[in-house]
Amino acid sequence: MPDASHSNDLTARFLLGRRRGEIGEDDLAALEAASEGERHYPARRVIARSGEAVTVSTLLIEGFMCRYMDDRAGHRQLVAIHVPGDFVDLHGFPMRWLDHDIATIGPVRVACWSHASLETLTAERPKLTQMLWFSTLLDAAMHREWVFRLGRLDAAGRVAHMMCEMEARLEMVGLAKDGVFHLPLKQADIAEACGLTGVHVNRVLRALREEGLLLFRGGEAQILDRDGLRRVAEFDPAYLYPDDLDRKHRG
Amino acid sequence: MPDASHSNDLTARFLLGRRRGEIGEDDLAALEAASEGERHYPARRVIARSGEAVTVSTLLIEGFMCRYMDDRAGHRQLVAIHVPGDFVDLHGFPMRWLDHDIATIGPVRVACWSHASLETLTAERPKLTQMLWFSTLLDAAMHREWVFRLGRLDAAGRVAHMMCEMEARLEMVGLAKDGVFHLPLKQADIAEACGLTGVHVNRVLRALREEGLLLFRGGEAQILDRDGLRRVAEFDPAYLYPDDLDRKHRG
DNA sequence: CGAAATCTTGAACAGCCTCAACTTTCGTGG
DNA sequence: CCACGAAAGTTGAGGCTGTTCAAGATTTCG
Repeated sequence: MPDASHSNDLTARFLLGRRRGEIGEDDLAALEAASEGERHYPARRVIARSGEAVTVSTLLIEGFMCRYMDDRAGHRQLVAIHVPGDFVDLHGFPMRWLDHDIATIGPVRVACWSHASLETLTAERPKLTQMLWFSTLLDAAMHREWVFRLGRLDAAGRVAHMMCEMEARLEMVGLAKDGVFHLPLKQADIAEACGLTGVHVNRVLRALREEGLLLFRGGEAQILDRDGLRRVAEFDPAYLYPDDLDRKHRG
Repeated sequence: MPDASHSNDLTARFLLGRRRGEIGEDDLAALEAASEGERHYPARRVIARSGEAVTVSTLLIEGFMCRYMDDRAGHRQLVAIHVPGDFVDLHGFPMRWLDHDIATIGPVRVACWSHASLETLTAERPKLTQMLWFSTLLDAAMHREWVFRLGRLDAAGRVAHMMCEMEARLEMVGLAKDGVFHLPLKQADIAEACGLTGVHVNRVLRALREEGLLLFRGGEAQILDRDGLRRVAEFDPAYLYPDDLDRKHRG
């Protein structure tokens, strides 16, 4: 019998801050038990490529990952950034293959589940299935917000919005405190997420710094004025479905 | 007892061209039987608002709908356009409330399911559940492609990409033939989808027309040079998971 | 037929990009 | 531990794409 104190290490951050409490203890234990265990990957490693069949899904335990697509010129567009607790490619289970690449950003620790075992789990546990489904739909909600970010915000707004999102998500899983968090991105990565050039991201970061809103340097972020930054970003965390907002929507 | 010849009118286009054949006859029949029947809405009608609890989900049978978010200035960003066969707000079932508004574009015919009946259906039918899940993930894949469109393409590419997507999706459900299809959008709507102004969309449409790629006028689209348009759009329909591409990914 | 909505075109402007050079930081091996 | 090269960040100048503002043409519809 596994040590109870470590019995849900793998999924400790899964949906943390987002209805995690609704997952039954038995469902969580079954999920843990079905895992194929941990793996480690180094920084900047491609984990899966667009078009390839996938047979396992990956939960990020520690570190950061991203999903991206390349344009014809080879320029990258990030379509998702993943933080610990994210089930990075759970959508590969119903989808069977992916329409984008997946890579690590820094070094990561992940847990894996074969789609065969997910099939068994979901066939037997409707409530767990719904939480897994919900988890993939959270990603979709973030995608929508990225569409908004790129379609309606200017450069400063986009960068600010991205930082607001990262802070909100990291805070939910206990990895941001008082607006301070680790985020191992280069300015060029921010550019690839925000549809900008690295040069312009540099100027925008300087402007945000000079306005006393945000410090970002060497993969360390510090939000100096959260309200101010959120105003620039037109940011409202509701789309992350945090528990503290969830209550008022239940009625 | 309903007329058997119309027994799956409601879902006739659901996942058509995308693994629909994998849904069991009994699952489909059960889904049909659980429906609360058809409703009609007029053009430009808001169906659901961001933040409101939702208790039913809506399958679009005929017509066009969209999902959108407003920025602070009240400018709209479309985050999805729905065509017949799309389960417009199925994600509201696991999510319980929505992070965006939903509206009709032209007049529509829809079918509705209460979340209570979806709960029953999914608890009993894992395979159907997986297809419903897959359907919501198709929307997510389109969201990702929209992120790419906005982040990496210029104005002509964005409009071209949007038109390529609409043609591909409508063709799968039998509503586009030889590059000709009905799409009741104003130029201002295209602008709201592509992160552009109406004025510039007008110029882009003229350019695409003059290059012999696309005609769009009064809600009627005609693709004159599909390869050429797809080149401008950097469009590859793989992300729509069409059956004809699906085979090669199964191995 | 008239009014409103939509489309079209022009001119000037602004935001972001491109190109290029230079500085700082990081990583590695001597 | 320092020296070196590579990677990342910074800054400036000029140009292009798409915006804004405005006016006029066309279409739609009651």
